[in-house]
Amino acid sequence: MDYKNSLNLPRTDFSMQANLVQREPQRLAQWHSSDLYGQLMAARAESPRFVLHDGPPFANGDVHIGTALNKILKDLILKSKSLRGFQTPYIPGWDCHGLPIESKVTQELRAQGKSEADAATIRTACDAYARKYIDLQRQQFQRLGVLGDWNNPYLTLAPQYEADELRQFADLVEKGFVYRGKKPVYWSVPFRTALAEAEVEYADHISQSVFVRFRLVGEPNTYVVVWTTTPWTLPANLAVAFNPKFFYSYVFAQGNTYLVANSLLTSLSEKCGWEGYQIIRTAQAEELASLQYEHPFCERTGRLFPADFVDDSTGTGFVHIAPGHGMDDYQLGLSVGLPIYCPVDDEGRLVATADLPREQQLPESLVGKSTLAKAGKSEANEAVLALLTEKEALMRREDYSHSYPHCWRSKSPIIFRAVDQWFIRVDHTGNSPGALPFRQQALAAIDSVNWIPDWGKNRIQGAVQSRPDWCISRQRTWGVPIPAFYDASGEPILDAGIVRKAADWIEREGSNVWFTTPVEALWAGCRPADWSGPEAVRKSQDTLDVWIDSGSSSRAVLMRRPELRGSDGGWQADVYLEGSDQHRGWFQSSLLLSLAGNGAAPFKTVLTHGFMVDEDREKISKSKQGQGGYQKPQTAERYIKDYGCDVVRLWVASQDYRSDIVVSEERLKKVGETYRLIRNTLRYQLSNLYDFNPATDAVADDQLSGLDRWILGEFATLEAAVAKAYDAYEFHLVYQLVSQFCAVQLSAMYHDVVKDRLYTDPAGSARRRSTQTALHRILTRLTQALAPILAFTADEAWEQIPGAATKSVHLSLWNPAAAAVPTEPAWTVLFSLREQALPELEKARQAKLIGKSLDAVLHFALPAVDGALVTSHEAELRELCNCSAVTVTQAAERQITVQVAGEAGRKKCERCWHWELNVGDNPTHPTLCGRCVEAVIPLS
RNA sequence: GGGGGUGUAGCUCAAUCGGUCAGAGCAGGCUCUUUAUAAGGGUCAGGUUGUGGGUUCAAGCCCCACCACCCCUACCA
Repeated sequence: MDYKNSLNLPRTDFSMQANLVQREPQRLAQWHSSDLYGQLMAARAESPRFVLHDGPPFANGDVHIGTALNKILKDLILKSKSLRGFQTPYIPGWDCHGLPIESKVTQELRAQGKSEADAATIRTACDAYARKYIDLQRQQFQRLGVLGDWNNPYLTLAPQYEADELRQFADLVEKGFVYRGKKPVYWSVPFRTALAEAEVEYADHISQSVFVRFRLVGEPNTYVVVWTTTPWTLPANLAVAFNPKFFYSYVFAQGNTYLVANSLLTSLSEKCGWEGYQIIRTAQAEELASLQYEHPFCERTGRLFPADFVDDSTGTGFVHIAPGHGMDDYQLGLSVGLPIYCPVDDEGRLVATADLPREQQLPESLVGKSTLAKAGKSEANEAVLALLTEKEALMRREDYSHSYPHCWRSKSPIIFRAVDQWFIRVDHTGNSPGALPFRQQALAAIDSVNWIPDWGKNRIQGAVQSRPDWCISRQRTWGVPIPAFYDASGEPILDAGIVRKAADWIEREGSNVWFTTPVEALWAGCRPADWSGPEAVRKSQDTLDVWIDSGSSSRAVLMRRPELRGSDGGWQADVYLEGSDQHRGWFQSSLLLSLAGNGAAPFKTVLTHGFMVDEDREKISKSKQGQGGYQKPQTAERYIKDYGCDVVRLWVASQDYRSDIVVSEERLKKVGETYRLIRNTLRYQLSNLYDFNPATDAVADDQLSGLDRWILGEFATLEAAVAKAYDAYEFHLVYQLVSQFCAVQLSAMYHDVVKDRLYTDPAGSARRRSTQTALHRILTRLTQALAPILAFTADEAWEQIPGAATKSVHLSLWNPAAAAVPTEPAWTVLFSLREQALPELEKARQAKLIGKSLDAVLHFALPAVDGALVTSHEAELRELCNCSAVTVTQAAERQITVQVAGEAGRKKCERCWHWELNVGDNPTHPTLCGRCVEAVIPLS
């Protein structure tokens, strides 16, 4: 007779093979058609809300694996909060404006021969371009299993968003935050336009460098010597900087006295041919700071200022300062109150400006000279050099080769040039008297926010503390227009009322209306009824910095969408979660704008994650693509195609995202192994519940067998730890805890031990039902604990769990155990005995005495303390050791001996493989043990 | 150049206030099983906690210097 059919062998439709790549899209389609997100929102309609506000990715290109990590982390938080009973609305967003799209589109238009396209044409094309990639990325994000309101994302190009952004801007204008100032920008002379950083390329360039002497005021024949590679900026010279940490000396050479840094004296004397120079005396920093000099060819004097950016690698230790022509110069100029003087016009020609009295400015011979370098020379340089020679100020000129910024389109060297810009005043004291300066308010707000990791607070405070005023205008086309005008005298008109009117208009017709409508009509539409200021004759062509776009999302999204309002009516988000680069980016722009416009920080907690690095722990770079580096592109799609989304999600969960995150084939493969471990664990449990109906078969808690009570206690301990890890957003701990539990407590212990009862006990027996009750409870809750991470697999398993309360695991509520359950003392002893017995069994196995442990009988000689606890648990001890029988006797100390079961007069039962004394007692079933006979009789 | 972060077995993570904590899982070697079988069990091996100093009765943990990598920022007059 074939007794195999009488066993309760496992069965399930939950396959061992995951086939994630094929199966996940089917489940996605199912979620989509049943509107799982909508169901979830409805099911939690009365629940407290947990709002995670999405930071908008840039709408360009495929979703990068790093972007996928960010979205998956967000989804882990949302799904875990939802399981715990929160309503978790999620409105994804996209950042749509900005240079990368504009330049891409401009290139495309040029390729089509439309190089002279007007602003509206470019913007329409940019809009289409952004929307194309939003659609693409939306697909790719959804493929990640991220649930959200994908049909109603927020887009920074949406008219309503732009309008809200401008209303926020209007508030800032009204409160006096916004002012007009000058700032040096990269300027392309051939294109007559400001360049963004990304449009600048560095290339080797030979400059005409010069050593120039400035005569000191009140000190005959005494000069300070400066060095510059841009002689054409000398007309803009307003100061000289020195480093207070250096030592300087007065040096007598060739009949004059020169002030020079000691460390550069040797090289300078060689260049200038100073034979037998003499050091007269050293000069102290205080003395230097008191000096004045005469400009070599302009009728003005300048002062010397200390500055720590001055280095002594080249030059003279004194730096020529032109605040209108360099960032360092500009900062120094601002801090000591120099005008931001830039005597260069849009065409790159030297001109006089209104910043200084005309008589102090450049001589007539320089006016109109072009700074544009052709074949290494420029008119302006030549004219300045001639003038320096004439004034006997030029000490030496030499070619100097260095890396210099060039315009990426014209390939010509750019110039640094101060132009008018709009700024937000960070130290604004505001209209409310007695209020702290805005920077202080921001620092206080930062202090009240929960930053994870905690060093995030430090970092953003440092950023806010040291940041200069915020330059918010850009000379770009693809952005939100700054609704400013200019009057007949060229003075700007920026007014909150005007901005609000423009916002209303833009909300109706989109921001292209600003570019397509003639200034007269615009002015007529935006001019407030009670306007008494100057009349506009020209409109602003500037756009807002894109950080104003995304930074306005608290106004345009959090305050705008009712579904994101907190249970208490508040609009602040519970969590923002982005890469740590956003401390200077979105976190800061959001904070500053929300604080200035809405009066509070937009977030309660800010989480940050690190960056993606490759197996060498180096950043994933495009240059490594192909050429012996990465074989495949680093897009999310490529990893999803190779491993399936749940493996990628598990990978995200597996690492401590607070520092760098390693992405490599090896790592993914390892995580794939863990995935299979977990999947097989779930599969084992499901396959042993095929005949279990929790409603009718479940065993009451006090009727559960000791082993089952033990594993439920272990599981409660796990559950408490997992819940704590989720609450702390420490998903890598969830990964470690769950995978180790599956491997150690379940696979190696409980599942292995319990096979015997599940397979061989009568199907409806109390002991088998007890174990099924435990398995069912563990399976249900383990599946829930995994659901945030293995979004697809957990849902697949959930469908197969008998009596599952909801259709999808994501709709279910998880009430994890609150605390760890201590193990009963007897079981502690039983496990320590098992731990000692297993190596003994292994010895017997190595000696070829036994194969499996069921082939053995174990004899335990135990001290009284152990014995007392074990005596009533001999059956459990036998199960734990998976042997055929145990004996327990008294002894002074523990001793465990292994006996081959056959030698103990036992025979192997054909059905359960135990070696028993009563095999063959029943003549009908001569190869079975007594227990199996009992199990078989009702079947026959 | 400046600011922030990270560095513990091949991999991913632990180690409460400095005090039997150098630990787990996986991977790897050996092996058993064929009643989870493209599964499962047992068992063995592995680290001078990035390097070099210092403080302390005691340091993976605190201090200093250095190295590597990551993020931000600035600059090359």
